Amino acid sequence: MKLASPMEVYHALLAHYGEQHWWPAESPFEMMVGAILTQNTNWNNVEKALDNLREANVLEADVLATCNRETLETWIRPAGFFRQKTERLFKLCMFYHEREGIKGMKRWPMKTLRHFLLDVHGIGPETADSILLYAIEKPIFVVDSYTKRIFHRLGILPERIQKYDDVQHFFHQRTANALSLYQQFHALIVIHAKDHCRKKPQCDACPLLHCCQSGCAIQQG
DNA sequence: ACCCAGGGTCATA
DNA sequence: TATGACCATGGG
Repeated sequence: MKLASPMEVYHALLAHYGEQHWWPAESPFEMMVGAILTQNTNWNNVEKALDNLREANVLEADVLATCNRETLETWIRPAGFFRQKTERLFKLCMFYHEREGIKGMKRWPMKTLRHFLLDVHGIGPETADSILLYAIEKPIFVVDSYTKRIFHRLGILPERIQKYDDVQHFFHQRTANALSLYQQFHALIVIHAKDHCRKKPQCDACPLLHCCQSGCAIQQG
């Protein structure tokens, strides 16, 4: 049988990997820090940076904001792009304070808060939506490079649809507007990419069938 | 030695 | 609007 819709892919992934409890973070603020650090960066490297921050006891917005710039650069160096990301973390702290923390942010409608997030220098659409979905707990579909590659390759997402907001709209129109669904969907896509596509690119037991059956969507790009 | 990783910004045409 | 350069480290 051929996978022909986003929800069929979702159920195939869910059946194969089981329920996911994401994002890997101990607090909403740590989640936001991780969202910045993982930009175009392997999560393995992000964990090293997060470990340094945890050990230094600076994984709180008001504490992190007072850190010395050079010291912070040293802590997050393993995550790469450390100068940009240090600057972005300071901006994140400012935003967090000005919006009065998670509770303050939750008072706004999702669309409004999304604009606020996008106004922060260094927070783009994927980072903003990840934060909305996992830290603010708003139902929104996160688009990443895996999503586009896999769904284009499966023939579900038309090739003409490339822009972030267009891809997101495509999924919003074809899925239930549910927090848990979107949280798990994104997690499952990432886990499938890491655990399956990267390690077993030619595997004929790919849970997404056409994704990996004749060359992995991830590796072929 | 190469390629990639859970993006985003900026300059240029 | 749409490409390309740049950011930087660590694992496969």
